[in-house]
Amino acid sequence: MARAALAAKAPEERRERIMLATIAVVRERGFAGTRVADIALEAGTSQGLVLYHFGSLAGALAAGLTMLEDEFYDDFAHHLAAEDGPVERLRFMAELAAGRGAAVGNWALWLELWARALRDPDARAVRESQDRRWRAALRRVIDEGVAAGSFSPSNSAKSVLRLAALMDGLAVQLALNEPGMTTRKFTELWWESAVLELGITEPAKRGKAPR
Amino acid sequence: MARAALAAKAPEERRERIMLATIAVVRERGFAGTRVADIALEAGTSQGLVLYHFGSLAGALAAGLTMLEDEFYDDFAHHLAAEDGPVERLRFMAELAAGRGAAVGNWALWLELWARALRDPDARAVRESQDRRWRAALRRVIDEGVAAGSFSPSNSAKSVLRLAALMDGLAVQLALNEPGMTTRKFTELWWESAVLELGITEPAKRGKAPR
DNA sequence: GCGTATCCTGAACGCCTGTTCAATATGCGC
DNA sequence: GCGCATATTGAACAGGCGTTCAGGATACGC
Repeated sequence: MARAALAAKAPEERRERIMLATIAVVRERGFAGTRVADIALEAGTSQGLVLYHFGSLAGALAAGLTMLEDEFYDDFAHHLAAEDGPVERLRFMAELAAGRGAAVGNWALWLELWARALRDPDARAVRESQDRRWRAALRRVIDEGVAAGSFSPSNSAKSVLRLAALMDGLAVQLALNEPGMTTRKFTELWWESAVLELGITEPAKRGKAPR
Repeated sequence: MARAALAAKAPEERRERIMLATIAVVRERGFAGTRVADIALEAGTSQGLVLYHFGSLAGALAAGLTMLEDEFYDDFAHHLAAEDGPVERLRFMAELAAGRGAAVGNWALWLELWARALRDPDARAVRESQDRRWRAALRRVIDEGVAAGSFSPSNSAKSVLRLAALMDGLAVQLALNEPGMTTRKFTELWWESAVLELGITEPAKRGKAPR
């Protein structure tokens, strides 16, 4: 059968398609509303295959999340490296967090991830890894800025914690469509805090349009 | 039967017991893990009664959440009013948010509420009300402090947004037991930010032990 | 004292959904 | 070409769980 021929041609590709489908469904319906059948339908395969590859619904969810997290981070790291200096890098992080580029529509997902992480070890691991990576990046940018003389935080470790936490907090508003909270407002509020925390002198060149 | 006699004696009391049981179960198992049977067991009643009073599981959850939110706010407002001045009030809010007093163990619940609010209108309403009340209180304390000459924020509206968001963000760390994040650390980080935002001069008298 | 509205129970119903499984196809080493 | 490991399907299974319901107790107005 032609159908089956196509199917067995690239098992790895099918596997990935299922992971992509998984996060697509979670985005749309949330963890609580995600069924194996939905994933299979979205991926264009059978329910059986989802279980064959990932063992269980929980397994598929974990795999999808891990993949998403890695993808997000790689993309982020790539673009971050392309920025010119610490001020621009910091600005880039602010805008990315606010929902441009690779982060569009992710905050709702992260909110769900936090809640799930309260009880599911897999979700906890994913969110922990993501958090660690993000904070480490922030830390590096800040250190770089200090070395370059652009930033002068009174306590950079604390500034990292606060600035990262502020993003999360603002993100809650953003994800829940709080009236008055927009991408622009997010960036503005956060940036002002960064200026205050880090004593930024040199303004960020508002360069390249975000992708 | 003596049992039934006791039962029908105070329907309102039973109703409340069910709401309390509901939030107790949600605390323990999360929204996803909360069953009608669990609530009934916890409340010491039958499954039927839960549905009789609240129509559905979702109804019971909504009622429980609303009740919790009101209770929390009333308690908070009561204690807030008992504090001496704006600086002490602000300090009180920091400590309450960090998990003392009426807020103990609530952050995990709020995390779940946020996630649920993405899709459930009832949850959204509860969390919106709570957020609004909390921010309004913060706003009042800050205004009071400005009037008294204790605070001098450059933009109090923005400070309210940022300080409230920072609490949420720090709370994520706290709720997820991020290593290094403690009640004490929460208060410390937040308070330093408040000092920076509001230009607090007079130190908070570290008064009365928190209840 | 009687009837009715309210309160409460426990069992039964029926759907939803994750998982299992037997059957089939495919590709690949020999 | 043969046989075996891998992939894939779709149907069937079985357990969990929200909701319904018929029945009974209680309080309360008349």
